[in-house]
Amino acid sequence: MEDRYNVECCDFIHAHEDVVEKVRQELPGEDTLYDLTELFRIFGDSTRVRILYVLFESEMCVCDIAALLGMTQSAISHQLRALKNVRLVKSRREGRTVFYSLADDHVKTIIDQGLEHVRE
Amino acid sequence: MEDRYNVECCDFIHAHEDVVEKVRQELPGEDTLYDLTELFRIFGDSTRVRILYVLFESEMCVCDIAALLGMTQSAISHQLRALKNVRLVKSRREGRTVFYSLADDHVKTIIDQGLEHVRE
DNA sequence: TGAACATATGAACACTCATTCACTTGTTCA
DNA sequence: TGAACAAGTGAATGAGTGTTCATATGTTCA
Repeated sequence: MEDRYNVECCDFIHAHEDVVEKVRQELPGEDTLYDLTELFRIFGDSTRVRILYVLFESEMCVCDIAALLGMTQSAISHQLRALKNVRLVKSRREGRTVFYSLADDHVKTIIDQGLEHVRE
Repeated sequence: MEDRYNVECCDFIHAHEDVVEKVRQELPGEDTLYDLTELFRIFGDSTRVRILYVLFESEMCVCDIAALLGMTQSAISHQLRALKNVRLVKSRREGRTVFYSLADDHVKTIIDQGLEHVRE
């Protein structure tokens, strides 16, 4: 058993070597892991999830989202940028107002899966 | 148009009133929203996701997970507690060692959905 | 052009969180 | 029982994050 995995706890790895090897193969690369956790981090804030719920119903301008959720326009705008960065929402300008909408259908699926787990 | 949603941004809500009403009905309650975002917050850390990937392969003791991921036993133990709090993993003691495993199949589904989105 | 409106943004602040360190708890076995 | 091992935990710390505030950008219309 190689000891390069052995940091400071037990004297040797108990798991079978083939399991260890399999895990190493299945683990996503650093970049994928970063993108993945960043995506979930976005879902980990109630303001952002509430914004997504609003957009489930209809595209909407920043101002209306802010009014609907009882938050400042600035706060919503910041969060919309975060949602846009991970391509969960897209925007469309019409005159002075910018309309935001869901980028694709993954959003609802992911949230539904989460809800299913939370509700047991 | 009522102004109880109107905080400080636009003078009135542009969205149709039926949409506004629908959104208010669909929005999860405060408790559900809290549980949901807490669940996703748990997925929003690369150490925790890597732990879950390890457990995809096989149940494993704290020490082996730490060795496999090149982290301290303490760090892993703290994160396993977080994963246990949201019932993503469960544990089983056998003598001195404690084996952790996935609590159910939602975990893999949620992560796969995330991966699908990340990979476009 | 200039006033008014809708949105975007940078800095600051308060708050949260992941890891480390030191230590405790729980178990085995000689 | 006591030494050795595996895991759990509280406090501290450094990094990251959501909101606010002030202000900038972009658009319309008179």
